[in-house]
Parts: sequence; structure tokens; C-alpha cells
Amino acid sequence: MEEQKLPRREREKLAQRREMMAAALELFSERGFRNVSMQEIAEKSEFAIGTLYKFFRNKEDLYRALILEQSSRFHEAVTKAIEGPEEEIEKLRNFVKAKGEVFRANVAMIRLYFSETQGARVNVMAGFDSEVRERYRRFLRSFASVFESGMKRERFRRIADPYHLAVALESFTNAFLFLWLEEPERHPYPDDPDTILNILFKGLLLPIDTPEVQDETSGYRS
Amino acid sequence: MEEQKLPRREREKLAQRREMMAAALELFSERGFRNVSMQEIAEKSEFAIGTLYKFFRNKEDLYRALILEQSSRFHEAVTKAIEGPEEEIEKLRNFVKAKGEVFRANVAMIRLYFSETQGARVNVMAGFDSEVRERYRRFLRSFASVFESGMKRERFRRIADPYHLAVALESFTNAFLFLWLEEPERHPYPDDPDTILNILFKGLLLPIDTPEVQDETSGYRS
Amino acid sequence: MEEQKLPRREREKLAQRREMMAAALELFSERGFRNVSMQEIAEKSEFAIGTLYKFFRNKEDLYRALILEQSSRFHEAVTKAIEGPEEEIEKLRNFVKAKGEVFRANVAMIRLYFSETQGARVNVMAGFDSEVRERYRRFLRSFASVFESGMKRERFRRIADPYHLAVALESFTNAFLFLWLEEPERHPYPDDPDTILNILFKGLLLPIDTPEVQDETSGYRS
Amino acid sequence: MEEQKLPRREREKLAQRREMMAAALELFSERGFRNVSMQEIAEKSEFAIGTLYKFFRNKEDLYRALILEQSSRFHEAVTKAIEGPEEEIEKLRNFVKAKGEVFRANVAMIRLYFSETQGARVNVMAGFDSEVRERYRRFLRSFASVFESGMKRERFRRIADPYHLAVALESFTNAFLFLWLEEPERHPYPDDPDTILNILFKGLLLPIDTPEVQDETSGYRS
DNA sequence: CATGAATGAGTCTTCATTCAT
DNA sequence: GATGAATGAAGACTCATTCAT
Repeated sequence: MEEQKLPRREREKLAQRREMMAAALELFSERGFRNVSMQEIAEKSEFAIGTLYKFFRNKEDLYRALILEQSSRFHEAVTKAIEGPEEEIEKLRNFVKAKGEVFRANVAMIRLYFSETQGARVNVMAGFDSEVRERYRRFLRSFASVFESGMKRERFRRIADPYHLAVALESFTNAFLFLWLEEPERHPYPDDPDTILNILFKGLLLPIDTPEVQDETSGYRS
Repeated sequence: MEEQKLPRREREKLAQRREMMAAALELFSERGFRNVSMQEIAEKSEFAIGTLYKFFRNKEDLYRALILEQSSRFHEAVTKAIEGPEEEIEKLRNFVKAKGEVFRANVAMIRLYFSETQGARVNVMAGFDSEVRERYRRFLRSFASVFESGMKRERFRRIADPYHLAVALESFTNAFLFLWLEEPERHPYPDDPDTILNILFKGLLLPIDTPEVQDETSGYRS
Repeated sequence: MEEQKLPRREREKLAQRREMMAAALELFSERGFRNVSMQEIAEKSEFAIGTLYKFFRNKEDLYRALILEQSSRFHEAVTKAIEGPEEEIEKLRNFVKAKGEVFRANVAMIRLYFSETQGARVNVMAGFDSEVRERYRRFLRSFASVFESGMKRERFRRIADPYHLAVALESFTNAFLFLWLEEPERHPYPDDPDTILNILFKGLLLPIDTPEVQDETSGYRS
Repeated sequence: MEEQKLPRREREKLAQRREMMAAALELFSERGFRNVSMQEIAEKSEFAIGTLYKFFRNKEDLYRALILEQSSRFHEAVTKAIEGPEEEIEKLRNFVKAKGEVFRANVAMIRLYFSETQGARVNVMAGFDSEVRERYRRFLRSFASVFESGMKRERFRRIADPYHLAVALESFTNAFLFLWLEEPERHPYPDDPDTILNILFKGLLLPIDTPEVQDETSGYRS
């Protein structure tokens, strides 16, 4: 790709940087920013501490880079999922699938992601995280517009504020990812996105005088 | 003599302890366990460091006490909301309301709560947090049984695994709380629980050949 | 005794002081000056910390008082043993016996005593210990004069500097006390002082051409 | 020596370690374990505190290393003195000389040594000191066997239990070292070992009917 | 007058960061 | 350019001492 065109020196540098960040990702995601020492990152990545400091001005800078990179990867994937010419329903399915793929391929990322978007953003550092959060908010808005467009195109009922629906689907996929993270066997992230989406698609409430008409195949049987 | 003094002394002690924990709550919730020093907690609570250590064996102990207390308060409220003789729907409404009340009365608690139940629990301390998590899991199970009972009593459609529905509602409310936390003006936590519940109650998908029949009052208008 | 004549108030005070010092003696002798807290002394003696400070200006003062008292008790006993009209040999026997009695009656005192006269005088406090040491030196000199007088009266051979002999007997009894302290069963402090004194009384060296003539009863048989 | 062959880095490390331990020895021997701060050791040895901790895991570790090193040095010297093919008398002389040499070359060591073998071992740390003490006991036993062998070979009278004789000579030399430590001018550690040994060699008691026959040259004249 | 709660200086220890080699 | 030894600021925790009750 792009890297192939770079001089060898530069390519090596990038590879080193990647190794450092990989080590840092694993450690930070397991133990958090303050519970990991530069010493450990150096050892795990098999570089000298001084070399680490050649690539990152300080510990914070390394963390910042990590968060930005991981959050970019996530946003790239989910943004791609909801952009395109497909039907809105299909976009939601793509989103659920893509999010699952990204995170299952990168468990360490989940913790980091949640600790920065959902968790008590320990505010490790001021200001910078606003960048991540801003991007996150922008994504939510364009996610909301998927619902809005679905409503406009009379594909979706206007059951709630599209932004709220976006937030709902975001948070529900998160919840599934958490369940999976803690007990992968018992709570697998569903392969079929509709397992998640049916909570939005189908109404829970059973009108007293209305017989159940929707297909039962995806319904739940105790 | 001593008997006369003891109650007052005890009351004072409790008040002091509360002040310490209040200061700690605020600081920990803002910056996390490792980013707060005992020095700071002492200053904020206006006690000497030594006095802090009279009440809590060490920093961890203080944090532990804080988490346990806050999580107890939360569980008490939501457990009360879903227990009782009401209809299942009413219980869900109670839950949404109660959760909103608890958290709006105690903003700092939210961060702490999420950092321990949802956030990338950096595993500040081993073992103890399992207590909090275990209680959380138990709550989720009894929350799920509300959905299950609703299904058994033909009040709810079997649109999904009751546990998933419980997790869904849990995470929706969390998401709403986060929105409110970040931009209280723009995203107030809804007074009407149905604003949140409609995401579950009503189906999003509009069957192509089915006219929209459900009441429009709680529907969304752009 | 003297105390009976004091007003009740005064007698009580003395008794309290004694209790404090008894607790302190036990603790200090077991763990040393720095490893014992005033808190502990207060608890062990069942007084409030503040009360301790009514009797002793500070921790050092308490320690000082303890050392002075114990060392006085010791010096009284051994001084009495070597004063009087008896033969020099008898005085040495009295010394060995008296020292054994004092210490066996007061194990805690041994450690304190050694830590201040022999051990690495941790120099807990400057200056004051010179008082103890000075008294110790004075005792050694008067102990030496026992040997000197024995030589003058042709009871003792002039095998060494009397002061050295005094030091030798002092240190040898100490060594026996240490052995006893560590393994009371295996190394009892001898009841018969001659077990110790024979090392001074009898010559170790066997002149090649001289048959052993001295009485064998007190000699050693493997 | 061996060190010359080490890489420069290693040699420097050893030299640094030596300097740290030298500073620590001086301070610990003067004021004891608890009365010396790492800060002080750092200042005295002219290293930063952090550097100290690169060499020793913690304060206790530094102390432990110190004790072990010093006690090894001592035991090596005295063990060498009493091993070998010489006559028993000669071994005792060697012991007295060797002990004097070791300690006079290393004044600080004396205090440390006594505080760990004789002094009220405040039990600074548990377990490890047993190693030092055990070695000390072993030495005493092999020292005792010198006396025993002398008795078997009819060189020594059986005036006392060989173990007691060993303890006696140990404690005599200690006592002499203490005298020297406190007033080097007035109480030099004798160059002639017989000054000390005569206390064992010659009998103090003068049989009434026995003229003094042993050589007077080493006897004491006031 | 006794009490013991409150204080905060002082201690050990960690770890981000620098810089000589 | 890479290295990792050296640094020392900062943090958790203890405990002698004071003083309000």
C-alpha cells in the first residue's frame, strides 16, 4: 500500500511505532493508563525506554495516539457500514455486523473504547479526548440520520426521536459486547444482526385486542 | 456519662465519614482512583490526612466503601421499582423513573457507577468488585424476569430473550443518562418514561402494507 | 515502705507510673525504641495517650526513665554483691549469683540492658546514655578493685590487669545470660557460680611436665 | 583481581554498590535500622534515592545485604584462624589476632556485628537474621571443638565445658573490642593475644601453700 | 483532670523523564 | 541513533504530640 512507497528507513520506523502501540494497547486496556509503566511498555515491545521517547513525547502522548488510532479504526468501520446506497434496514444490519467484527477482532480495543466513550472517562488528559468525543457525536448524528431517512421514506415508524434511536442501537450493541466480553460462551455476540435489531423492529407491547401477527421465527421462546 | 456522649460522638463520626466520602466521591468520579491523591481528598474534605486514615485503613478501603455505598443506593432504588404487585409495564416505567431520579440527584455517582459496571473496569482492586458485579448480574436476572412474566401473562410479545430485553432497557437508560450528563440542556433525561420505553414498546419497522395505527401522541415528529 | 507515707494521690500516681513503665519495658525490650508506638504503650498500660504525656514529657523521656530505672536496679544488686567484708573470691561468687538472679527475675530487662551497654547502642538519644555508661564504667572500676585487692592480699595471682579481669567476668556472665535467653533449656544459667568462675580460677594450659594437681570435682568431663 | 576482568559497566556497578553499602554501614551502625532514612543513605553515598532502589529492592534488603556481607567477612577471618594444622594454643592466638584485625579495620562493623549477634536484636526483620545467628552458632561449636581437641590431646586442662570456654573467649574478645571502641587510647586491643588468653591459660586462684611458679613475663604488674 | 481525636511532618517507594555513552 | 542508568518529584501511609472537651 502506501507504506511500500516509503523509504526503508521510514517503513521501519512505522513498523516500530506499530509494535510499540500494540504493546501499549494490550497493557493499557488490561490495567488502565496509570497502572502501566513506560518500563513495562518498553519491555513488552522490546525497545529501550529512550526509543519509546523518540516516538512519543511522553506517556500521555502515547496513550493519546493509541486512543486516536483505535477510535479511527472503529469509526471507519461503522461509518462505512452506514454509508452507501442500501436500504436503511440494511444499514442497521451492517452496523451491527461491522461493530461486532471490529471488536471481536480486537478485544483489547473494547475496554479502551468503553473507558473513553462510556466509562468514567478518567479524564486522563484534558482537552484531547474532546476530539474523540466530537467525532463520536458526529457519528451518532449521521447514524441518527439513517433513522430519519428511514422515517422520511416511510420505512420506519416514528416511534421515537431518531437521535434517541441511534443512541439506543449504539448502547445496545455495546451492552451485547460487554456481555460477550465477560462471558463469551454464555453470551455470544449474535451472528444474526436481527437478534439485536428485533428489539427495535418489533414492538414489545401486545395490544389486548390484537392477535400476534408478525413472523414468529425470530421471536423468543423460553 | 459515657452513654450521653457516645451517641453524639457517633453522630459526629458518621457526619465526618460522610464528608470524607462525599469529597472522595467527587474526586474519584472526576478523575478515577489512581489520579486522586489522599492529600487532595484530605484537603477537599478539610481533614488532615491522618484523620482520613482513622476512618479508612487505606486508599483502596475508602474507594471500596464508596463503591459499595453508591452501588447499594442504586440497587435499592431500582430493585424497589421492579418489585411489587404492579403490572409489568408499570414496573418498567418505575424503573426508568427511579433510575433517573437516583442519578439526577447524584451526578458524581453516575461516573463511578459506570466505571464499575460498564466501563473498562481497570480492575483497580481484585476480588471486591466481583461483589458489585455479582449484585449487578443478579439484578439483571430479576429484571429479566419482569419481561418473562409479562410474556407469560400475555402482556408482552416474545420479541426477544427477556435477558436481552433487560440488558437493552438497562443500556438505553444508561445511554440517556450519558447524554444528559454531557449536555443537560440539549438532552434532558425524559420525565415521561415512555419516551424511552417506546423504543421497546412500539416496533420500528413499518410493514409495507400496514397503515400506522398506534396512537401518535407519543410518536416522534421531526 | 516510703510510699506508705505519701498522700493517697501521690501513691496512686506512683502506681500509675509504674504500670506505664512496666508496659513500656515489655514492649521496648521486645521490639526496640522505634518499633513501639505510644499508642501501644497506652493500650497495654490501659491509660489514655494524653495521660502518658502527663507523666513523661515525650517518648524519649519515657524510654530514658525506663533505662535509668532498670540500670539502677541492676547496679544496686551487683554493687551490693561486691561490697562488704567478705573474701574477694566470695564477692565474685556473689556477683555471679546476684547478676543471675536479677536478670532471671526480669527477662525483659536483659535485652534493654544489653542494647544499651553492649549492643549497637542505637544512640536513640544523645547525651543521656552517657549517664548510664558512666555509672557502668564506675562499677567496672570498683569491680576491678576487687581483683586488685585480691592480688594485694595474695589471694589471686597477677595473671592480668585487674580491670581486664573485671571486664572478662562481666562479659562472660553476659554471654551466659545470652545463651540462657536464647535456649533456656540447653543453656541454663548455672546455679553454682564456680561453673563460671573456674574459667578464671583454674588455668587452662597444662604444663607438659606438670601433673594435674588441682581438685577434679569442679573440673569438666566430656 | 577478578573484578578487573569484568566489563567496565559491571565494575562500575560493583563500585557503586560498594559505596552505597559503605554509606549504609556507617549510618546503620551509628544509629540503627529504623533511625536511618533512605534519604540519608542516598545523600551520604551521593546517589539519588531512585538509584539506591535500583540496587536494593527496599530498605530491608539493603540492611540484609549489609549484615550478610559483614558477617561473612568476619566468619571467614575467624574460621580461617581456627582451621589448619596448628596446635590448639596457636589457633586461639590466631583467633584473637584475626578478630582484632578484622574489627580494627572496620570499626562500624563492630556495632553492626554486636547488634546482630549479641545486642538486643530488636528483630528488625524476621527469619533472615536466623541465618546469621545460625552461622554464628555453628562457628561457636567448631570453636568449642578446638578446646575439646586440646583437652583430648592433653594440652588443656578440663577446667570447663569446651563450649563454655569458646563462649568465654568469644566474649572476652568482644569485651576488649568494646573497651577499645569507647576509649581507643586508654584501652587498645592488645597486640599480644596472650594478654587476653592468659585469663584462660593461667589460673587466678592462688593456692595458699603453693608458691607462684608460672612464668612472670606475661603476668600483670600494677 | 483525663481523654483520645485530630494533626501533619517525615518515611518508604514508584516511575516518568532525561542524557551521557 | 539507540540505550538504559540516574534522577527526584510525588504519593501512600505512620505516629509522636497537642488540645478541645
